[in-house]
Amino acid sequence: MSEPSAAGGRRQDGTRPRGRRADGSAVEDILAAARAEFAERGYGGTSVRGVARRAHVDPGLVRYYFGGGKPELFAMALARREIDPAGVVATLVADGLDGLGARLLDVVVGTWDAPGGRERFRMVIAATASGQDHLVRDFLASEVFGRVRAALPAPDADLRVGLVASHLVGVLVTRYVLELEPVASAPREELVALVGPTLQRYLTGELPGA
Amino acid sequence: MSEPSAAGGRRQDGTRPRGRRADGSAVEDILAAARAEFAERGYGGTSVRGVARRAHVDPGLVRYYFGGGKPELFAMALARREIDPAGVVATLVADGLDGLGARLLDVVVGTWDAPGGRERFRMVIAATASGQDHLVRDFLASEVFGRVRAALPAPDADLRVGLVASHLVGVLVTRYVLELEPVASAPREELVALVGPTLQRYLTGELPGA
DNA sequence: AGCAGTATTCCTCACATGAGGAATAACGCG
DNA sequence: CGCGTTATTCCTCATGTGAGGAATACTGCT
Repeated sequence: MSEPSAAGGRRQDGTRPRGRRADGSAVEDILAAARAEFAERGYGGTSVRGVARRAHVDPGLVRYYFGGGKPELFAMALARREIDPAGVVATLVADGLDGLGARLLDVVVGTWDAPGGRERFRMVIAATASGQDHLVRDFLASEVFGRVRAALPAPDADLRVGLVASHLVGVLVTRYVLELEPVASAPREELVALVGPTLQRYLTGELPGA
Repeated sequence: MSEPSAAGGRRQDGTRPRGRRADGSAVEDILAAARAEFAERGYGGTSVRGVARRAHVDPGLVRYYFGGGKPELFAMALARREIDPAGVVATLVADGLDGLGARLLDVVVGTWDAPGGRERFRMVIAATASGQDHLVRDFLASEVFGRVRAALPAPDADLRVGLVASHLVGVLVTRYVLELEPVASAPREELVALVGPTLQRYLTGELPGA
């Protein structure tokens, strides 16, 4: 038979075959397509149908797997279950304040440097900037930077962690969103060597005007 | 007569009055509405009709004034003619490298702290993150940071200006997009005092591992 | 008051969207 | 091979979008 099997290609009469795929790849294809669409078009410019088109499935299938629609699709496209950021940061902090700046930057850049990380970061920033998603921001504030802040001595812990967050986020935005050279393609170790001491100064050093 | 005059409110029969407004406010209303819509919905989520609704005008009027459609609307909503950023930076650089870090941060934060600045910044970041606008990024790279870079001695001028840009952008994103306290509401002078020295170190100080 | 210019609206069209629901055919097991 | 389950498609509907074009009424000048 020259007809395509399972979902996807069209028959002579224009219809597409139904039935499940043997390799069960539909969900992964949808999620990958969603990541690409959200990264390229932003939250508002991404449609369920656009994602379906890109994944070569019917929009009804997207609805079947992600009944919550675009919000659920966004959340699932972002989710990564292999990494527990809060747990990682807790471990970094538990190793003490010395060198924490460099370790933080190392882990953060390493995380977003991973495959798909750039897309995810752009998704988050774009959605947050256009007020459509606050979940990741709030998670970062409470579970990530909140743990760093808890390890710092008063009275200026909030200010210190705010400065660290500012610089960290700036490196990420410059690297993944603005793609300004040489920051965009600098080796991670180089960034850590250059920026780590600054973060450490913000964490434990003397603040000007304090 | 109890009927509304010129554009806007509805008559008893549901139609709206036509004809120009006496105060010529239509364009400004459209632009203000565009800024709000782009900031709240992102580029892809903003429609010409949505802007028109918000501005209380007919979508045809938006098309009349901004015949290039959404792209032109975006560009004009962003444009500010009272400020020449490149010229401002050129003046700052002309005053010498000493204290340039603090002066840069002071001007940059002061600029975006101005009314409407937060919205504009979020518009730019969201659009850039979702790959829909590169103009402002490219302008910043060549006309703003490019002028700073030209004033620095080789051989690591690119790296230095990249670090400065990273930290500057991070402060803006943390202040206007993530809205993390206490950076979000810190007085400008406080930010300048805290971060200025770091920027200066990146501009003229010793870089670690150099 | 009359009138010209044009800002502003209304109408129309083709196409896209999210969402609900029924039909169907593919997979995998016995 | 037969069959049950369900992944996957197709169909339909209401609503929204950008864009073109004609009509109209308001402003401001004479």
